[in-house]
Amino acid sequence: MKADPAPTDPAGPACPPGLPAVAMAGPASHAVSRVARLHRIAAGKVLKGVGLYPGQEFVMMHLWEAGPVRQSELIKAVELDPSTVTKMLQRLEQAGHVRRRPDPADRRAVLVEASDASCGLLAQVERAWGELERHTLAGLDEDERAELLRLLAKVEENLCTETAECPERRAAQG
Amino acid sequence: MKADPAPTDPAGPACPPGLPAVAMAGPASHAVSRVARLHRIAAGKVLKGVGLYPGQEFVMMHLWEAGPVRQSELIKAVELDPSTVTKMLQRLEQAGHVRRRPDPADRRAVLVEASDASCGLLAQVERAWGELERHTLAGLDEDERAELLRLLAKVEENLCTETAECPERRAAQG
DNA sequence: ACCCATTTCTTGGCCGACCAAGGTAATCTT
DNA sequence: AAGATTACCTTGGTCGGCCAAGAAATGGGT
Repeated sequence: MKADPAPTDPAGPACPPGLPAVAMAGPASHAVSRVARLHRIAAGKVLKGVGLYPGQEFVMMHLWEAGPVRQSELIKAVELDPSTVTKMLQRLEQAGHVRRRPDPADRRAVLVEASDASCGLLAQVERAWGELERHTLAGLDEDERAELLRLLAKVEENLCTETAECPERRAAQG
Repeated sequence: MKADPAPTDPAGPACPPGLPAVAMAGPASHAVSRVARLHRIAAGKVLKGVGLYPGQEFVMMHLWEAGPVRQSELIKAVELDPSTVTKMLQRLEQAGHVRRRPDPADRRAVLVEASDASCGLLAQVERAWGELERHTLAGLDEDERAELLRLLAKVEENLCTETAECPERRAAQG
């Protein structure tokens, strides 16, 4: 085994090293994965000063924007798995960023809202998020930015539909 | 606090619903996050039939390609945290996809190689990865694909350098 | 009224991924 | 040769994220 069916074959590879096999099998997928990881790390850094972990900003943003909402509504909004949101909210609550109370109108539902203390973070998060955006798009002119957004939207559409069929699809228009 | 109690507030919002605040604060970052998540889910689906979890394909690809390698070499190649690779390898080993043995030449190092049985997966993984790529890029013509790749590369470069300074930077050229 | 389906949330389990800290072995320094 | 530094890997902890399965309440159908 141990390859030799392999790229770095004795005779000398057709393609120069530096291009891993995975990059050849799917350059765009490879790029997406790499960018995603780096972007998440960068998000973690700018959010660190705010006391949030990457991913939580989406939840908090929605809560700041929408006020007290039913948890199911929040789940639809952020388009994450319910269990993910549950655990995230448990941590956010413990950190004092969020308050939860049972919905009087529907005893199985839970109302969620941003804590008073957390509201001071809104501006910080927006600043951090803006910095992340600037850092991400540095060196891209307006056309390139627009094009990137357009292409990413297309890719998102692809990944949502077709064979994979996105779990929460029609949540968009509300 | 609590913004204005209600989600659909009485006065009517300044901006139409459907554009979450987070999308306004950083549209590209938002798009990257969403695409990343969907892409990972899609990867998980195509890899499920192969018995791999998303992320593991990078490791396996490198092992198939390079044969037995020192773990540190593998870590540099996939550009992940050492602890991440360690735990991943433990699971891959337990699943029978990978073999590990101490390096006789350096008693603190570990040699890793793809198991004989795993080599049958190479073709499947490449097919799955190809399918993922096709799915991701569906509806994009050649120019758009090239442009997307170019822009993602620029973004990756951005996120690697500057304020964030990518942990494993010079690993590129070898 | 009753039973069944649906909605809503939680729990447990598992993975990828990070950081921080530790232990061992090789290497560099003095 | 002894000591300090570095390289290599592991462990433990924490998070986001998924799935599968479950408890609880609501709502519909007959």
